[in-house]
Amino acid sequence: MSSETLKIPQATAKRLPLYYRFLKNLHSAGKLRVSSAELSEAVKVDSATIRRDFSYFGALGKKGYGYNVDYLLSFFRKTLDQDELTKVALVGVGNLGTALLNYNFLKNNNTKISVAFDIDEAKIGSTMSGVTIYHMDDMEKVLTELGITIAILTVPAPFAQSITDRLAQANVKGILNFTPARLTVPATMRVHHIDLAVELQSLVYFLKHYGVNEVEELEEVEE
Amino acid sequence: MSSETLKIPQATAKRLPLYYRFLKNLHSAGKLRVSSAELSEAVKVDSATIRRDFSYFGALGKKGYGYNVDYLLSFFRKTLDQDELTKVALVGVGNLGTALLNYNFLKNNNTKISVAFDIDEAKIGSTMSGVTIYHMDDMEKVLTELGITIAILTVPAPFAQSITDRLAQANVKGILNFTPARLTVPATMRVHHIDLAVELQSLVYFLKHYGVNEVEELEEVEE
DNA sequence: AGTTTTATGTGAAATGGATAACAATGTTTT
DNA sequence: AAAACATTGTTATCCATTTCACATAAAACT
Ligand SMILES: NC(=O)c1ccc[n+]([C@@H]2O[C@H](COP(=O)([O-])OP(=O)(O)OC[C@H]3O[C@@H](n4cnc5c(N)ncnc54)[C@H](O)[C@@H]3O)[C@@H](O)[C@H]2O)c1
Ligand SMILES: NC(=O)c1ccc[n+]([C@@H]2O[C@H](COP(=O)([O-])OP(=O)(O)OC[C@H]3O[C@@H](n4cnc5c(N)ncnc54)[C@H](O)[C@@H]3O)[C@@H](O)[C@H]2O)c1
Repeated sequence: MSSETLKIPQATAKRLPLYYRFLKNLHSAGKLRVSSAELSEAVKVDSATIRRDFSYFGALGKKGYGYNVDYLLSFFRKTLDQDELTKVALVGVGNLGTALLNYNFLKNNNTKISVAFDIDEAKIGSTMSGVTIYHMDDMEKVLTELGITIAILTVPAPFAQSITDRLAQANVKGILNFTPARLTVPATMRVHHIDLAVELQSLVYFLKHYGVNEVEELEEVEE
Repeated sequence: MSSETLKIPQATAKRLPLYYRFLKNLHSAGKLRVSSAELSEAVKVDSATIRRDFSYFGALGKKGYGYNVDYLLSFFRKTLDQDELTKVALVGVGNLGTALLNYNFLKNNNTKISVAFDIDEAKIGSTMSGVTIYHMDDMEKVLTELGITIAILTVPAPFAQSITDRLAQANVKGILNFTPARLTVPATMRVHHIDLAVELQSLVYFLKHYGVNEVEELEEVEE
């Protein structure tokens, strides 16, 4: 059970990067203070939830005043380890992988795709946005050399599991999985699924079956 | 108004497309029946949760036997409106938008990006993967003509809100938002955020602070 | 200085969802 | 056809998260 940081709820942890991003916006805009109500309006999270989230880290605000933007910002910078660059690998430089490669995650998070892998000879050896694309055969070697423990997976689904097994061997601890495959991993690894087809399909389902609030007020009908 | 389909929990609704996808796999593989335990192994959802999810739709299985793959598949096809093609629009044909355009959502869901919009004159009028790219000026007109009510948003963040307002005017009801902006929408609309930077950053946070079961001897997943 | 306003931090309650456990019931075996 | 077996559907329980609501304290105003 690691870490000094007492375990905050996962739901809270997922919102931290969001808070951080908007605090940076506020800072750039020259704002000196912010209330949970204002922040709520910006990030679309209930203000009580924001206060509760912040409270896990102690008393960061002042009653009757709100939160000091600079203080909060530097607190979250530390909490999110934004002083240290996090290097990640990209596996599969196709349509989606290329889009991710060209995106500058550095700008907002201190995170960078530092290396990429593929099997397409046409791509291997070249660089995209300054990132070298290596052959899959060299994956384990390069990853361990660079000490990379996080990978983004954008290969065709049938290869996802076997590549995941190799990543596990290479000491990778986290995978951002864009393939539709549901990966089996050792308990020491963590996978975040970003399943675009599911997102799209479930949005369709919600719209068709939850008929967005059209009649909202009328319903009290408990069955 | 929200349909005869009693309102199932949102968490369940989000899993339906996943179940559907794996049932199709099973069907293709020639499987005739499946138990909640088998399905659980495949989709990585607890078997009790699967049974609970299914039970919202009535008794779909048989005790001592499991579920008939064909029956379940056709039931979910209907439930997910997979007989009817759902047309969606793409706004912003850049790095990410292009990747999405080139992806065939039709293959798995009966969903298709049918039209795209941009402001880049170099792209306007051309087609990508058979999809015509129109000028933003024509957006409202084209959307209402085609009766499209779902849009994927992949434009630079500063434009996200104003375009969203226009989409709302054009009777769009659902947005799949890839921009880091948190959109303000009328109560009649639904937004699903896919925030790639947040996903990546929160994965990093979890790995650093939740120290994935390093020493704790968690036994392997059953099998 | 005193009063009013503002907004935090947090107990308590409400909501929403996941899981354990098992009786019920059908299937398969002998 | 009876016994053994498998697996559902569901009840009860648990857990995580959200939200309410307000005492508290600082800030702003007069
Ligand atoms: N593009 C999208 O919008 C989209 C949407 C939903 C899901 N996905 C999923 O994301 C994944 C990637 O999609 P894509 O559109 O970028 O596919 P793609 O075919 O364009 O790219 C796949 C890349 O992986 C490489 N590759 C193939 N086999 C490999 C292997 N064994 N090892 C390493 N690299 C290998 C290919 O050379 C190619 O560069 C797929 O699983 C797809 O289902 C993509
Ligand atoms: N590419 C990624 O991997 C990635 C990752 C995280 C977030 N995002 C977000 O997704 C969005 C798109 O990213 P991208 O990398 O594709 O950007 P991009 O710059 O490659 O593409 C943006 C596209 O939008 C078009 N556009 C600009 N202004 C427009 C307007 N007013 N109306 C219509 N179209 C307009 C541009 O012509 C361009 O084609 C951005 O908000 C970005 O922050 C992208």
